[in-house]
Amino acid sequence: MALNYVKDFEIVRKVLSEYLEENGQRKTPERYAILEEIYKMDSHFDVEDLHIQMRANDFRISRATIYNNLELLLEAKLIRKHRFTKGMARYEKSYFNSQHDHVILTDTGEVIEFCDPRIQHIKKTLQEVFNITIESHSLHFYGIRQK
Amino acid sequence: MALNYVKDFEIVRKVLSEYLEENGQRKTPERYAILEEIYKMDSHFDVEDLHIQMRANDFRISRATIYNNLELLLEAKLIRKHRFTKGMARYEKSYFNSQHDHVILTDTGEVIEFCDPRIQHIKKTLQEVFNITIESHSLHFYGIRQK
DNA sequence: ATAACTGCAAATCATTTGCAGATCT
DNA sequence: AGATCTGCAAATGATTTGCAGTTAT
Repeated sequence: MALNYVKDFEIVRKVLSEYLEENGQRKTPERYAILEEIYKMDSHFDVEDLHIQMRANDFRISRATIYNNLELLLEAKLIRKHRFTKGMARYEKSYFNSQHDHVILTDTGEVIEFCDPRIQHIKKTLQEVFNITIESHSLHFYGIRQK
Repeated sequence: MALNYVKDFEIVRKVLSEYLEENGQRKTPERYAILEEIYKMDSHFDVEDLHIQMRANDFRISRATIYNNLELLLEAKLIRKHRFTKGMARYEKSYFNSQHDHVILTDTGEVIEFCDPRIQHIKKTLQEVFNITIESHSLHFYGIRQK
């Protein structure tokens, strides 16, 4: 997916444009710059990572603006937000990524992604049993690597 | 379980005593008071709830002490900690409660507990596939009640 | 006696907010 | 033009920490 991120980026840029139009929000250079940096990344990042990366690419931007726009990208479903541990929240691009869950290795901080269909079965059962509509979920396993 | 919480409390009091002895930590009245108030509760609570309840029962205690000792009770596995939403963390007694997971209804804030054996199957698979030992997990579904 | 604990107030740290000036439409 | 946005700096709010006085062992 990193191979043709230019084409990918054209797509998410369009998704963002449509979202902004539908909501009467302005198309600022900051928004596209943030989106582009995020879609260049290959893994999870926090606000500081993103800020540093943008400054390294000569894009001056404040943290407040990053926070504001991560919220916007979240609403546009272009990113996902996680709280693996205390401290900063972490984010990841979501557009070409299928839903997955995470194992956090607590000694190293490493995060493993996995996908297990049984989680969808649990979701389906819950919806029927409690007569609810489930919109999202968060599943984290915490463990350590075997010695 | 609320019916004979006095007997239950004798048990957890003993568990705490043993934990403190094993770790060379002091048996302060605050620790037992916090434990007792928690085991009177029938559902999730946050630091503020606990503080208010203790003061209502004429036990003067500072928030710092509550925070310190919730950490200790966590290590003693006498309580569990959750972060259902942003803001304050929430806790619950864990000694007589079997492991369960949660559905959070995002419109009302209501929290439903459930237990599904398939989560243990997922855990088992992950341990084998990644050669890891999983110590805990957190599973939250977010949804709304059907209209 | 003495190491651990409590409680206050101050510090921390991620995130949010107020607002003045800049910028999309 | 006019509402939205950005960016600074200050505010927030949950949690942590420093430290002086207290207490369990």
